This record gives sequence, C-alpha cells and structure tokens, in this order.
Amino acid sequence: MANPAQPTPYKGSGKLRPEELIYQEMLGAILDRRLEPGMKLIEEDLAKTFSVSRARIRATFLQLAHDKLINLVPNRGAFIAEPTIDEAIEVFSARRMIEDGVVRKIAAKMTPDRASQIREHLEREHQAHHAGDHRAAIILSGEFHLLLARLADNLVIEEFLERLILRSSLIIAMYESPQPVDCSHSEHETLLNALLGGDPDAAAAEMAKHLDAIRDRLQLQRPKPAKTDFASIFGRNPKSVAS
Amino acid sequence: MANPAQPTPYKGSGKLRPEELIYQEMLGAILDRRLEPGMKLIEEDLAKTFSVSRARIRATFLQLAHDKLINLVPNRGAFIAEPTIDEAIEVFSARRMIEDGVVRKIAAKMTPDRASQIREHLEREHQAHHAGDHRAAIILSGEFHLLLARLADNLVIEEFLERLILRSSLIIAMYESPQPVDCSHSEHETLLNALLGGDPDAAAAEMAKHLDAIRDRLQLQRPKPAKTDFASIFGRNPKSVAS
DNA sequence: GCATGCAAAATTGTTAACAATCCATATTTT
DNA sequence: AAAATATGGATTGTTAACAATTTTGCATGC
Repeated sequence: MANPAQPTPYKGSGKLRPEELIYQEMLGAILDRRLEPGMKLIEEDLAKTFSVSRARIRATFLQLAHDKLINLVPNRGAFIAEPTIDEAIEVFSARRMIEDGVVRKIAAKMTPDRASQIREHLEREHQAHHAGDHRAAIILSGEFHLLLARLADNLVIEEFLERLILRSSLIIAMYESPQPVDCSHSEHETLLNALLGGDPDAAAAEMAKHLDAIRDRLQLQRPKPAKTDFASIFGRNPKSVAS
Repeated sequence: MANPAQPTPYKGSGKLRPEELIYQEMLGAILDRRLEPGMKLIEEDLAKTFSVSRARIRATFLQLAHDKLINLVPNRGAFIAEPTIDEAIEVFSARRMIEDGVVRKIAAKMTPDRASQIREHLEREHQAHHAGDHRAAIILSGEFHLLLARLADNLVIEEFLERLILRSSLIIAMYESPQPVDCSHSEHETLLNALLGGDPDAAAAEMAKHLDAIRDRLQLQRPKPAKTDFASIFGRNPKSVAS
C-alpha cells in the first residue's frame, strides 16, 4: 500500500487536533482585536495559557506568520501584524484580480444548485444582520467570498483566497471607520443577481465595485490607529513635539 | 553556487540565514529530483547533513509543507509531495486565472523600461538554451513568469505566484515527457510581443495559450512514474498480475 | 535634566534526553 | 503455508534545561 501522502487527515474521529485549535483560537483573538496590532506575543505565556509546550506555540507562530497575521522578528519575538496602508491597498487589489476570475468562472456555469447554495448563505447573512450580531455578520461576510471561491472549483485558488480573506479581516479590524461597516450584505445580493444574469463581464464588474467599496469604506488615510499614541490623540506630531 | 531564485530578500547585510539556506538547499534537491516524489525525509539524517538541530529541520518542514512541496503526516513524518494529476491541472488552472490578471495589468501600462527588463531576461533565457544548460533554462523559464508578476506591482500576487511556480516546477519535474520541454522560451517571446501590442485581451489570450501548452506537454495521463514500479516498467497492471 | 553605560531580568534560540508511535521482522497460531 | 500476533528498532513528538540575546531598570556622569 502506499501512498503516504494524505494532506492533513484528521485522526479518524471528529477529534480536533490541539495545534489546529490553538491556531483557531489565536486567529479569533486577532480578528476580534482582543489582540491588538503591534502587540507582542510571548511564547511562554501563550504556552501556559493553552497548556502546551513552547515548541507548539512556535510552530503555530510559523503558520500565522506565513499568513501574514503576525510578524516574526529574529531574537525579538512575534508581534501581531500591523498591515500598512500600502499593504491594505495591495491586498484588495490582489483580491480584485483573483475574484475577478472566480466570478467569471461561476457566471459562466451557473447551476440551480450553486445558486441556491449562495442564496442560502445570503439568508444567513441577512439573519445575522437583523439580529444585530455584528461579529457573526463580519465572519459570514468573509465566508460569502469563500463560498464563491469554492464554487469556482479550484482548491488552489480557494486556499489562497481563504488566507487573503483572513488578512483582509485583520485590515478591516484595524482600519474600519467608527460606524459599522458590514452593510455590504446588500451588495452581496446585487452580486448574486449579476451572477444569475450569466454575463461574466457584468458579474466581474460588480465584484470589482464591491471590493473597491469595502476598501473605500476603510479609513486608509489615517497614519496609525495605534494603541496609546498620545501624540495623535492630543493632535500633535510625535516627531516634532518641541519644535 | 547558486541559488537560482531569491525569493525572500535577506536582511540588511549579505549574511545568509541558516534556515533560509536549508530551505533553498532542499528546494533545489526537490526540483532537481535528487529527492524523488514520495521519498521519506528523516529528520535526524537531515539534521546531521546540515549540522543543525532537529528543531530547525522541523521548522523547515513546516515551510515546505505550506508550499505543498512536501506532505507532513502526523506520527509518520515528511514525504516529498506527489502531486496528483488533478492537482497538476488545478495548479495550471489557477495560474491561468492569476497570470491573466498580471498580464492585463502589464499590457495596460507598458513602459520602455519594463519592456527592456523583459527583453533582458529573454536574452538570458536564450543564452541558457543555446548553451544547452537545461537546468538553468528551466529555472529562468519560471523566473520569466515571476518577473511579469513583479512588474504587475503587487507584492501579494507576486509572492503567491512564486509559490505556485515552485509547485509547477515540481509537477513538471514529475510529469515531464522524456524529451526536453523547455522549448517554451520562444513562446515567451511571443508573449512579449503581445504585451508590447498594448492589447490586454490579446496578451491574456497569449498567456492562457502558453500555460495550456506547458500543461499539455506534460504526460498527465500516466498513472504514476514512481521509483521502482516494475509492473509498469514491464507493461503489466500491478493490481491484477495473475488474472 | 538628559544621555550613557552597566547589570539584572525577561525572553528567545538551541540542545539533549525522554516518551509515544509506527514499522518491519520474527514467532506463534490456525 | 497463511494469517494473526508479539517484539525490537527506528522515528517522530514532547519536555525541560541550558545558552544567547534583547530589554529594562538603575546608577553614574555630564
């Protein structure tokens, strides 16, 4: 027998591997901003928190760093990523490129089954929005895009976009304007209609519009919404305080 | 000497980090097929080979696994990836999607400087080809696509495509037909001409054609060109030997 | 008062030993 | 003889201690 090559099979039962759990846990904390951008992550503290060895925390760090959710600095440690404005713009630009292809592929071969899958998801988004569950709404909003990627039937693209969406979530958490931003669920409905129209160009244009809209709702001009930046809080330029 | 592709910029000085070195070393061995698909990688052997600790080998494994160049199986170890035919098809399909966007972006804003960068690269490909340096030709061929990604001016896309190109290289190494395949350098010239034409649609079409051509040159119908598969060597079906 | 340098504490990086798991061979059982 | 089952060796997974580095607090000098 042979092939020793199963990607990542869970051990048989529905048992969740601890490493996966820790990744998810930290992911949630980052996207919730319980861990703020720039914050230092101390290995031993986390190890004790999750009752695992430092080695495992280290491995988790590598994963998170690969997804650009934390920065790993040699001899200094791990820090929650602080995506710059340029990075944010590039991420949304990359998504535009990729989701353009996704949407075209779906529009070209829309089936009733796929359509109802999307509709079902929209329904959930709708419910969360009306229930006022902001957090769920944001998560579902990301999953909408992931669903489209899945329907495009290409695992490579799906996995990449998944990471890009996580990264987007961090960006949104970091740069979102004071008022709620997840009004985008109506845009998702517009998108579905475009997809049902069967015109790839139209659907792609709609997706581009949607992603640009998300980006534009962010406050990407602000220098840095950092933790305790007294200088900006009190309206001074930190570099030239006493000039 | 050697490292063909410099994927991640090194820190300030020319100091090469050992971890990066090991990754590059193993990468080279995989793409050269000195390490064959399916082969087991034993931590301690590698640790001794590179004179580092097992922990570092482990960290390198995580990186390689993330790039889908090896498979990590819990409690069993690490194995050189054996991309399936379906995977191969999906990788090239994903590249079509992404490089479509790349090429369009470049075609839309071609400058003399960018054009000469591409021409310069083509010249190098040309030289390697005429010098009969097969290995260099394959590497340069991949770097051509990477150059285009770089010119598209989006780091996110660039990094992703870099990984996808590495994965493609493994696929090509695994499925390439007996006769040389790097005749594609002339296709790259065709591609440059399309880019210079300034017509995004035409350029994108050319790229799609090129990627399909690469894929079609592979022997993606063969079940598995495994190491010592006597059954297939002697023209028998391994499953039903005695029927 | 502010900068500089030193020393201690905290933190990361590394190593080695130990435990758990898997694999192949040998042995027993049917 | 074939299947099932023990057994030993090899390999991965984990832990804890140690070394190296960075950070922090404090004292000193200007």
